[in-house]
This record gives sequence, C-alpha cells and structure tokens, in this order.
Amino acid sequence: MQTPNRLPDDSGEKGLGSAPESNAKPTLNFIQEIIAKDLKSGKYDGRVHTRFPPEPNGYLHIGHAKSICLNFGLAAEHEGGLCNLRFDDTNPIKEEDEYVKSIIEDIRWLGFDWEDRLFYASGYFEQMYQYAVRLIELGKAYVCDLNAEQTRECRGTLTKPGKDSPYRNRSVKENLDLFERMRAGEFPDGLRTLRAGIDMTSPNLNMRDPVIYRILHAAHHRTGDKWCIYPMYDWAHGLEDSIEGITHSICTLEFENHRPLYDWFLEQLGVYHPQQIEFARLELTYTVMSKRKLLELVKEGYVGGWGDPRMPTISGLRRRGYTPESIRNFCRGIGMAKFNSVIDIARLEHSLRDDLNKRSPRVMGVLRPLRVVIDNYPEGQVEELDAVNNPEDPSAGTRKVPFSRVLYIEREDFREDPPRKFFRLAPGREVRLRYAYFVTCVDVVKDARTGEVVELHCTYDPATRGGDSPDGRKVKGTIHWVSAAHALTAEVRMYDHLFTKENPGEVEEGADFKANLNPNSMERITSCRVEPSVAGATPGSRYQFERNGYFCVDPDSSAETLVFNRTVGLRDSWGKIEKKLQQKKR
RNA sequence: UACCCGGUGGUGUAAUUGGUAACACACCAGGUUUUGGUCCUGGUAUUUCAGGUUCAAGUCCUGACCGGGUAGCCA
Repeated sequence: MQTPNRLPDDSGEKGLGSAPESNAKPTLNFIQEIIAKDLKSGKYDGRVHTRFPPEPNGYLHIGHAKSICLNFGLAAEHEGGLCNLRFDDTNPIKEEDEYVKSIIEDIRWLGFDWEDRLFYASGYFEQMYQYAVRLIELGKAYVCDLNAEQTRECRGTLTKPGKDSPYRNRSVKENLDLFERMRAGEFPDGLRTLRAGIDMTSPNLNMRDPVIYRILHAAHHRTGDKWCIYPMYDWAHGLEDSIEGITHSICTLEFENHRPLYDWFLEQLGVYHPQQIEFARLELTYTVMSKRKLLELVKEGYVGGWGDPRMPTISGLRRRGYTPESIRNFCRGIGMAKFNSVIDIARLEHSLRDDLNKRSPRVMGVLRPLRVVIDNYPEGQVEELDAVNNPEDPSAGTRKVPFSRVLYIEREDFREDPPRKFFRLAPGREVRLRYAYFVTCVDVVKDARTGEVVELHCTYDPATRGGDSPDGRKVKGTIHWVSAAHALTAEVRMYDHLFTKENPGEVEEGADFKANLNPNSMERITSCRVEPSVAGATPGSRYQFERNGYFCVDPDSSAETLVFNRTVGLRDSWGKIEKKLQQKKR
C-alpha cells in the first residue's frame, strides 16, 4: 500500500507557490496551474504522481535540490500525491554505485521520503526490450548498420534535411533476428543500432530516426554483464514514466525539443502516456552547476572532493553547515520559469542566515586573538558571568562564561589610530566586553622589531558587571572576548565564493571557467580561541560566533583540535562603511 | 541560414487571466539594540521596440529586435 509523500514541516509553509516567503496570497506557478487544470478535468483520475530521476553519474547539487523540492513538493501538496525516486541508469560507462549511495543520502538529508518507491531504469530493461520488439513488429523500428560517423552524415544539419539509412527498409523478420542477436552479444560495440523509423526530413533533429538501442559491452553497476545493449534516454525515459504511472514528468528546458519524441514513442506503443513539462534549471552567481564542470574540479584537485564545503553540491553545502530547511526555503522562494535565469547567490545566503539566526546558539569565539590584560582585575580571580544563548529564542536559556584578568579579543576590534565611525577599542577609549565589564584601553605593547601590536592593557569598571553602567554612561561599542586561561584552541576554515566572477563562464579567448577560480576561496586560521562551553562539540553542531558569523564543527574535528567551518558571515555593515571610507581616501 | 522556446526594476518572481504593476533579494537612508547581528520605517528603480484591437493591454493580434536550446551510439 502506498501512502502519500509528506513535505517536511517547514514553518510558514505555503506550498510551492512562487515568491511568497511572506504572507502574500499563494499564487500558482505554471506547473501547479497545469496540475490544477488536469485535476479539474479528471485527466489522470485525480492522481498526482511525479518522480525525481537522477542519473547516478555524479553528486547532487543545489540545482537538483530545486527539482527535488519541486517534484516531491508537488506530490505533497495534493491529497494522495506520490513522488518516486528513480535512478536513470541507462549508461553503464558513466554510472557508479557510489553515486547512487550519495544521492539517496542527500535526498533523505534534504528531508524527503519516497517510501517503497525506489526504482531503477535498469529494473525495466527486459520490459523496454519487449517494447522495442513490439515497435519493430509495428514496422516502426529497424536495425541499422551505419556506424556513428555515417549516422551523423546521414542526419543532415540544422538547415539541411537528412537522408534515409540504406537499412531503413529491412523486413520485420530480419530486424527481429538482428535485434535478438544484438542482445545475444554477437556484434561488437557500435556495429549496429536499433533506430526508430520516423522522418529523416523533420525540422526537429530528434525525430530523424533516433537511435534507441546501442551495443555496449560494459558491466552495469546493477545488472552486471546481463546486457550488452542499452536503451537511449529518449526511448527509456517515457517508458519508465509510463510503467510507473507517472502523471507529470518534469524535466529541464533542454528536453523541450525531445517532447515530440517522448509523445511519439508512447503513442506508437499505445501505452499509458504521462505529460512531460519543462522548467528552467537553477543557475547561481559565482559558481558552476554542471556535473561535468564539478567533476573536473574534483578530478583535477581544485577542491577537496564532491563534498568540499565550497562546492554547490548537497554534500558540500551540508559540510559547510547549511540546513535542509534553508535550502528548501530557498527553493520555494526562487519561483519557476520557462526561461533561463541566474539567481544571486546572496539569496541563498539570505535564507541560510534567516534559518541559522533562529536556531543557532550564540557563543564567543575569537578568530585572530589579541592579548588583553585587565590591570586592575585581581590576579587569580575568575568570575562566571551570565550570557544569553539565543536572543531569538528565550527558551534556549543562559550559560556561564568565565572571565579573568587575561583575555583575548579580536585583533580587528582594536585600532591604534581609529578611523571615523570606528566604535571599537582604541587607546584611551572605553568599550563594553559583552556580558562582562566596561574596559578602557590604557596602554599598547608593541613588538620592538616589527612594531606589531602584541598586547593591550586595560582597566575595568567593577560597577559595570554584566555590561550595564549604573551611572547611565554609554559606550558606542560592544566587543566579544574569551578568557585566555579558559579558552579552547580551534582551527577555523573561512570560505569565500569559489569563483571571482558572477559568471565563471566569462573568460578570455582560449581560457576556460577554471581561469576564474578564486585563489582565496578558503583560508585556514589555526589559533582561534573559543569559549569553553563548546568543548566536546560533535561534527555538524552549529553555532553563531557572536559578531563573526555562523560556524559548524567539521568532521575533521577531534578531541584534541576543534575544527570549524564558517558557514556564512553575519551581515557586515561596518565592513561596508570601512570600504567606503577607503574609497573616499583614494 | 532551419526548427522549438522565451523576453516584467540591478536580480528572481507576481499581477484576481483585459481593470491602480506587487513581493522578495540586493542597494541607499533612518530608528531600536549589551552582536555594527536580528527587528522596524522609508527610498531608488520595471512591462524590449513599433503598430493594431479595446472605454481600458504587462496580459489579445501583427511585425521587428534580443536571448536560450537543438546536428551523442550522453542524460
């Protein structure tokens, strides 16, 4: 018994309608409209049954997430709706079991469930073969002895019609015999093909007697050596959809020209006929989204693998610290169109921050430590100060943070010669140490040789314990800190866009997208200090390091060394001001 | 030069299907704030062009222009 797909319970769920991250009335995108119409007319007996059909030849990326959310979402928003997971594994040369595993893991992680409906195109190979036999018997398919090059020559061009293959008029009997012998392995790779007999003069190249079976003596990751002929996409895909009783077969735009063929096969065979609908694939600024290019980055070692935190893959985003919710919200918000568009990656980062802000416990962590001694604080004294865990969520409670005489603050929170609008620490200036005391910088210690600031001396005002001044005195800045004696040492990996250009494909003559790789897409900082409350944090745990950004514990982390990935920074308005000030100077 | 698809602010999508062009992101300005975060308020800016139908056109018609896809025994 099959039960409906359920969409994970996102707050503020409004269905897949475009745009409405807010309270806007839910509007239907063009696919939802088609489904609504079909439901009304009873076209598929009121059923909605979609499928997500990845080829296991690479890892899933954020573009796939759009399709996954679409297909599973469509099923979830209709009573009794179903969505299958189906591996489109018709090309053994490119496909591997490793990819199958990762795809399953990624879709699960995204929060979707196909229950018992996990299918493989390879599971239908026998049926597809029988359908091909039927097409031959119908006189609509023939075995062709042309090789690949000859086939291409015969096909004609975009502007010139093709010519009929000399083997087009073989008898049904001969075709049946030859096709059976193709299957039996009598011929080497490429010697013959089975082609549909349609129309070599069609303006749609896909209709010019497309190949539907090729000979490939290759082991398949699921069927092993059982087959040496494999179906082509156009033949296989519609049959897969038909066999599974799919109602709406959603694919990307480049298959638009294939729809006539999709329809033709099912019509000739007289079998159940789903409807193919095309939508625009997702593109993002500052990254690439083709499996081919991602594979290239992996194989040539530009990144650490498919799951490198800089990759737009699901596994990369996961390791980086993205939440499934943020990805789903993003996918819901970007809408659905019939033309290619490029979405600003800032939008993905926005849904990330939006989600992380609500759920991340706050913690203090210093990325680039600067030693501070509080001269008038008693040596050896330690105070446990109260800190709020999450201002967005009172139920998260508070924790104790140790304070002592020697602290670390962020190097960039001190300027010996502070520019205008710099509200942080400087000689003679008073700031608040978050949840602790007001401190005033009284001395700056520099390295005699390099002139580098190595230590600060401050005095604190005991009356400001907790961060409030009883006399109503105001400070412009509040900075984070850790107690030197209590802090944990950590490694932090900072990430930036993988490419320096919005459109990585925009390159000089002769160069390719890799010329736009960002040489600074990762920076490793090794002697960071974080407050002791994060001790023992396990991989995947997420925090906001106050004023710094969102971080998550990397799998490389161990009991000895904590390793964090910076998932995304906080919005940085001081950074913008500073940039502007610098531009004015020039 | 063939066929198919498509053009709404800087970006991505809406527009009760012929009736005041709206929402989000980004950007800018201000307010709140023990995170220069969050939150709140305000602002800039849009129907590719030319005709036509209509009381009324982003929406319908015609033409132009621009963009994308297609010549794998890949999917």
